[in-house]
Amino acid sequence: MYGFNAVTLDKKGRLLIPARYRDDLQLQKHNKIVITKDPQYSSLKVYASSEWEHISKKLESLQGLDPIVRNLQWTILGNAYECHLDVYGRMLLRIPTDLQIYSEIQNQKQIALVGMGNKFEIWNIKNWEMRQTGGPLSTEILDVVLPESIKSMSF
Amino acid sequence: MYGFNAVTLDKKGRLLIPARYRDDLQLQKHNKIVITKDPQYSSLKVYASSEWEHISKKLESLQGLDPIVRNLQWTILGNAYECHLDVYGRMLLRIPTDLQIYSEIQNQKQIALVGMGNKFEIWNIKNWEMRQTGGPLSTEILDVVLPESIKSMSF
DNA sequence: ACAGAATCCGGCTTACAAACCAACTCACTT
DNA sequence: AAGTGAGTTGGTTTGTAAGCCGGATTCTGT
Repeated sequence: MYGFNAVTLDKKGRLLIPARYRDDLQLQKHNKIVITKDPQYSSLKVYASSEWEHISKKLESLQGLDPIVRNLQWTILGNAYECHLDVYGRMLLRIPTDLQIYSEIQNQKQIALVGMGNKFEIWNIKNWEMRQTGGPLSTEILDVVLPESIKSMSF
Repeated sequence: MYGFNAVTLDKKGRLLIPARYRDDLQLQKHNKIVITKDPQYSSLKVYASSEWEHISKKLESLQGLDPIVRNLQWTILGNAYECHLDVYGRMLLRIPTDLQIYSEIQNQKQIALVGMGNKFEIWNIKNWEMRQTGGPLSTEILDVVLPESIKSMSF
């Protein structure tokens, strides 16, 4: 499940997950997904439940004395919410208000869905476009030195 | 499959790939190809699905907290689209509008196809010619220090 | 506690775009 | 020169998504 998709919220605030994403998420079994904050950018990350199991277990197992690790745990685990899809693959945007504010999508009609393989991301569409036009390799300044324990992790 | 080919983009945004490219991509298994942005230049890259599997898995597994890695993931994974061959085995690619804009091929009749062995690239024909003659491109490589994890990768 | 109101949620419909298919042309081969 | 395969184009079909509607459920105020 890759690629960008602009998605509209209906009047009820529901978000339809495009069919090609749905199929790849293996949502047949339980229509359950987990949505949480991106620890670095103003966006949200959405995982199929199986993928979430994997990530959360790994995060939990990290030793919690390192302040960077604690911050990651707080951000990712502490802001994770389960969502369910209806039979048409619609997700009611009952994303908690603080997550909506965090990702700057409150009251936005158009939202960007970006498939990244094992997950997808939700962006304010303007922010996503700015990322795209800002130059493919433009860097953000990462002012912390990552501890070894999370060097091998991908979220 | 190497070398340059001039090809036309039809009114529906479709691009017919000459048979010799198709034959060399080893598409026997799944008639599936992936088209995505080139992270460094205003051009597009087309991979056979087997090659794509390899690249995407590797990219997904990289340290997702490094901003350069994330930019690469966004550009390559977040803009990847699947295409299929038609029933007669012809490669008629529908290029998404945003990719047409990125590669500056929108409303261009003549497009450059450049075979690069296990993949091929799609260029605005003027940009390709300028590349050949050393002229300026609208997008230049950004001077960043690549993390070790992607130094050994080829896209 | 009950009635009215507001919100929630599933189903249905319609419009549209993408995938499919068929027909025609061109070029190359034998 | 005729036949075959490749390239081109446009029409048709089908699947998807977005809006709409109405029943259900929860909430609120009296």
